[in-house]
Amino acid sequence: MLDPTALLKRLNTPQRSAVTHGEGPVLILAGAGSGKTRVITHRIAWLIGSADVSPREIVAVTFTNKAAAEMRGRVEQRLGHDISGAFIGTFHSYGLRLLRANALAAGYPPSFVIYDTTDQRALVRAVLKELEIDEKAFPPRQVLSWISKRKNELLDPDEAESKARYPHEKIQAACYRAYEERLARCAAVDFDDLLVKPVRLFRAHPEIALRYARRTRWLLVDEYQDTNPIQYALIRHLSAEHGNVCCVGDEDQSIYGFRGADVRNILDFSRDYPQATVIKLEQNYRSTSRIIDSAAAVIANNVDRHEKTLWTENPEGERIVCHTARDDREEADFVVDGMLSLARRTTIPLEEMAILYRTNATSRLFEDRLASRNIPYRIVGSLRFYDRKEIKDLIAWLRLIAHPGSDQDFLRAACTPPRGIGAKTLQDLALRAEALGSSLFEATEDVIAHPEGFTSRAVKALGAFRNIIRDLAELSRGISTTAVVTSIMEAIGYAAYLEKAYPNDFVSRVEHLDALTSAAEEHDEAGAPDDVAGFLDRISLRSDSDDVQGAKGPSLMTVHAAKGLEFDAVYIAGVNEDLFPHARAAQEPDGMEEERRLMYVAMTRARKQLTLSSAHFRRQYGEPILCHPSCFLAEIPQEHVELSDNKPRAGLPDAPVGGAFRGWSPGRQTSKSGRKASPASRTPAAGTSRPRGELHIEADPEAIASGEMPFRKGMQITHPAFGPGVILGVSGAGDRLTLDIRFERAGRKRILPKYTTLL
DNA sequence: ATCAAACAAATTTTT
DNA sequence: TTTGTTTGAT
Repeated sequence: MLDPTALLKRLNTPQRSAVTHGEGPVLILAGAGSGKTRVITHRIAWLIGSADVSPREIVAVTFTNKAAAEMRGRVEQRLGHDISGAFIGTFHSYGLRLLRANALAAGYPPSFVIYDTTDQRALVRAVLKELEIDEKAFPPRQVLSWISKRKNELLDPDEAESKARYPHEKIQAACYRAYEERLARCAAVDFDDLLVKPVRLFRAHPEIALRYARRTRWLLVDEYQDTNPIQYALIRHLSAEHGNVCCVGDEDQSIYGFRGADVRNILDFSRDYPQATVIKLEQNYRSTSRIIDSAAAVIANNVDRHEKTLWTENPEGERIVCHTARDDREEADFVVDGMLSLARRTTIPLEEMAILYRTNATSRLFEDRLASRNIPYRIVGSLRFYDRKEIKDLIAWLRLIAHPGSDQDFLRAACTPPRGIGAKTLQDLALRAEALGSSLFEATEDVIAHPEGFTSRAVKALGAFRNIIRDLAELSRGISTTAVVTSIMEAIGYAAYLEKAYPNDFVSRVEHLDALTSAAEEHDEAGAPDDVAGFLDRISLRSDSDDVQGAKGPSLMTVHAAKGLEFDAVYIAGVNEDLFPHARAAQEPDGMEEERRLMYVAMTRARKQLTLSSAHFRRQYGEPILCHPSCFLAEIPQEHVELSDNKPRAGLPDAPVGGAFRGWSPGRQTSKSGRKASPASRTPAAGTSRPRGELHIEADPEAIASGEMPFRKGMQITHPAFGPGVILGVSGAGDRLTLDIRFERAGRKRILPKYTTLL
């Protein structure tokens, strides 16, 4: 037993009462930067170390795997021993674990696979095709989101259909039915199922629900403001027996409404748990008072919130810099220059700076600018490790071997690498599977036995494919996951295929495969020797926020990805109307409030320095769009703001004056109705209405060819910072000559040769 | 069956 | 601007 005072020192009064709260429900309203993570980790440590609670009785749910790992690490560090008996993880991983343990009761074989968004979309497309529904009229994305909504309302296809009132809903309900049938045939679950199925299971089997509720003596929920109704239902079930539920959150940081998160969960906590204690953490330890006051002023415009006052004893700090650049390129220049000069002027290192933006697409220009100045950076999101083609290929094979009935994986594996099974064969095979009501793999067996209607060539190819699967499945029994991965690559000749298919960036792709192999090695070392299924589970639930890659430099990420993080200096980019707040969000019921919460989250990430940047014009799909300043800018108290003007940038050649936009003056913000990204706010087609040449240098192949350095596609170059790479594309000319380069080590980047010397 | 070229579509936000 | 999908030619 640890000395309790040691655990509790350096906590303020409300923090301490949150940590040492005993039995009964408690809601901790933790304002931004008020030491929320500290409170949760201290509480877990206190439960185990001082209240004599067994780790096995603790379930702590977090939002990301990274947060979970961090939490576990901190608790263990504090206690000095491991707490492996405690569950600390995401809702989804909890659901998965529960489903694996009770697969049969839930109607699945224990080896079911998890389909990610890409798989789901492919499945919907197959469904649309089968039902002969036009993809244009029913975009897979929308159908999928409709299905997801119904699932989260706990409606099965029958119920969804009877509730459907309009023809288009009836059609989507039919898709839902077919989608579920296909999932079941593949013995697969989607992300939603990981939460929905456990709740259904609990409802159908009260004895199972009781077992879990008994075991969950202490339940802690982080980021409670982002829970959706299904997660809420899970919480109710798990806390039904002991009622020791501790929810931590801040309704002002609820930013996942699009995913069904319901602010009401946190606003109504006291109604749902009448005996609940509510503790408010209002002292901010993170930011300067100017930042806190400004963020508070912005969020005060929201109606749906608990009244609370965030305050800080920290110094006033510097004013918030607001800057409007001429266009998005200059905005990127301004931000990157600002970061460099800040790093020079102060002791703040680039590692403690971040650029935050509303949409991933915004990152590109900043990446360009950083790369062209040879500044390495960390980027979160955008390209997920596990979304890469080579990784998806290998995973498809892994899953197929573990579970041959998974049709999505069958389709992918059948033609990677190409082995004589083409679209026609697969189509015929799908028909056979349809007739048999079986999976594609079973249909393959059937075709081999009864080859009518198939060419002998196709049957031969299918036979060979079947044999590879069978042999690998046989071989993989009892060997390590790493060995399975390497066996697959060998058996299907994957490296040779990559080399042939991607001669340009073959090297970096192989490196990604190496990363997959090391992940497998890690998994082998951590757990069971032949646990391929566990490996698949782990990587399926890995989010892109979980691993920040790249070693040094400033971080770039969306505001969503920045939640829970903090930096000395934060640059919020693209603070324009229609972008932040996003045009789509403004039209939804509580859209503006959620956008404002996003802005609040973004602002409160900053410790010392906050900069908001915007532009008068930005390019969208390559076309210039006239932009207005974000309405949130006006909500920041004037006395905290320092307007930064367009000062000429020292040490750098000037960007073309006026850029592509000369002659267009930024107009006044017009009426609210004219604010969506409609053609009305679009400038006339570029190129037709402006004189050429002066405004922007057209790509001139001859000029490039006759220049000193004729960069061409496919050329090998070496960059001083990123090392060797291959040119994938050339665009622009003169000062704006831009090269799209795949570096062997640093991945794909865009480089402006103007700023660097390539060899 | 496979590849290149032409064409269309896309941007919220993520487990 | 970039991405993926369809198409026609080999």
